[in-house]
Amino acid sequence: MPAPNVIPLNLTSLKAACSQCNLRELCLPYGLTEDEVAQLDNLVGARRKLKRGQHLYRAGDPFEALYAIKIGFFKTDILLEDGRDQVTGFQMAGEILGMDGIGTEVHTCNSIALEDSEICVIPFPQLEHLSREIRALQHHFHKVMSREIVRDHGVMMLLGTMRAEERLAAFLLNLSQRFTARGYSPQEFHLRMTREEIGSYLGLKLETVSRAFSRFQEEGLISVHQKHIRILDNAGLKKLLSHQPG
Amino acid sequence: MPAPNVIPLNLTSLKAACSQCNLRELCLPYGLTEDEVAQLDNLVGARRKLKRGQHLYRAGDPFEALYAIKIGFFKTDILLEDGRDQVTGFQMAGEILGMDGIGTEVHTCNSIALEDSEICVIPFPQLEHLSREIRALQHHFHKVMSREIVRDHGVMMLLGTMRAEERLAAFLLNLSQRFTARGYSPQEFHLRMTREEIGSYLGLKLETVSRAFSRFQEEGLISVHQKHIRILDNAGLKKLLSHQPG
DNA sequence: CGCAGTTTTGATTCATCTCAATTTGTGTGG
DNA sequence: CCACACAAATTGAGATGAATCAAAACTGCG
Repeated sequence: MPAPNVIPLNLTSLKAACSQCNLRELCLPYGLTEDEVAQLDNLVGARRKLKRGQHLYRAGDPFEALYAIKIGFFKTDILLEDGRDQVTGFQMAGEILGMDGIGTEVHTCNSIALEDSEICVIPFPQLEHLSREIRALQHHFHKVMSREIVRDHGVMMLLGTMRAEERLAAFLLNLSQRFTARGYSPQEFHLRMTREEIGSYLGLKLETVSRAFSRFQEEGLISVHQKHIRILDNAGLKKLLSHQPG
Repeated sequence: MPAPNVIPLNLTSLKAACSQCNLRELCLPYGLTEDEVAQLDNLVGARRKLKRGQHLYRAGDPFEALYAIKIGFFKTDILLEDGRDQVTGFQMAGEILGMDGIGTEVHTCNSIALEDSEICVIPFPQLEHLSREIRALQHHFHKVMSREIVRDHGVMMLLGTMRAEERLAAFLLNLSQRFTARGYSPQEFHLRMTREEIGSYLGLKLETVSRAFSRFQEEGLISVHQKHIRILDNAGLKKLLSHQPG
């Protein structure tokens, strides 16, 4: 029988957003002490479930919170008035969505679930408040934002200097590496997005993406069955990246 | 004769990095009270002058500080092992450099002065310290980072979906708008970078950039004499952007 | 004044896009 | 459980925008 000052386990875990979460080390609580994570628990209010295809937020929505992906897979995209659009990123469990909205207090892109997903709502004013108290949280949040900038630079590099097959190889290697960090197989995974979405992200048409997949398969680099990808020759894909254009 | 508690003006202005700076409203001190700006003054230690062509930092350098441009013009670029490189941005007075280094504690790109320049060094640990005390500083810094992310998304859009002339038009309009915000003419300005650097930023070859300039001139949209640009038809440039590809 | 770096312009090539047809896969309702 | 409709993916042929290669003109710096 527990002592009166011991809170029954299931009662805490109901509230505990972060302290019981297995993504802790990939997400915002990284590097915090137990006590500090407990403070984050109080901040991370609601969870929200999204069905595949549902918007988490839309361009133009007022910015109020960041979102940590607990389960699922998202894309962000920008839609121009003339109908052109571009996928700006794909996000998976442990990654933070919504930082685009801080600067203007309005979201500048759309965030859409590519599979049934669940996210944790992190109200931004409260995150800033807690960041002023917890140094490690502040610093880690800055790192998360900075890494997003560096990631974007990588995409600029890809779009600005790489040819179609190099882009796709870089994309696959990046996904593989992120799946690995989440405990999934580096060689085998399921694409959650269509060829068109991949193309939009990589600045290519869907036919070009499809042709590149076929070519990789012919060359024995990967095997493709629809959205199921198996990487057969990791080194071969990497080699594609380090070759001169032309 | 001044009262004893009045500090002579030239003594304060010697130390005052931000409070006497005319870029205050474009830069980090935006939105701070006088007292708060005075606290920033203590933080912003050294100024540093750079000659044209000099590096402010290089990829691989340990990250220690952010830099605010006081005078001058910079580019940032990434160099891949295989020799490919990409200009990731051009920065002018009032803008903040170095945020790429926060995430990994190492700079991930090179920052190079495109003209003789002067920057203010903002040691990062001290900026984080002061951000924990000054809410407005914390919030504004978050906005600055977020805007960098949104800017990068714009470049991704440009590289992913626009044709050569659209990219160049977008580039010129962006420069024009930023010069305007700094009190310079929106119609007339001097490019600080070469055609090759513009091309690298826009994902084009220098010949393509040159041809697009010539075409704009033929069509009466701008006049070009080497690096001197005069925008003759702002609306015409804007119209170029809102047209479907193909 | 001469030379190196930059820019312009032309001719040709090539990667990717476009258009089109077909195949494959997925979800729904009878 | 199967059939149907619709969405996604593959593949081919031809068009096209930008790259490449090449040469000439211009600029500015020592």
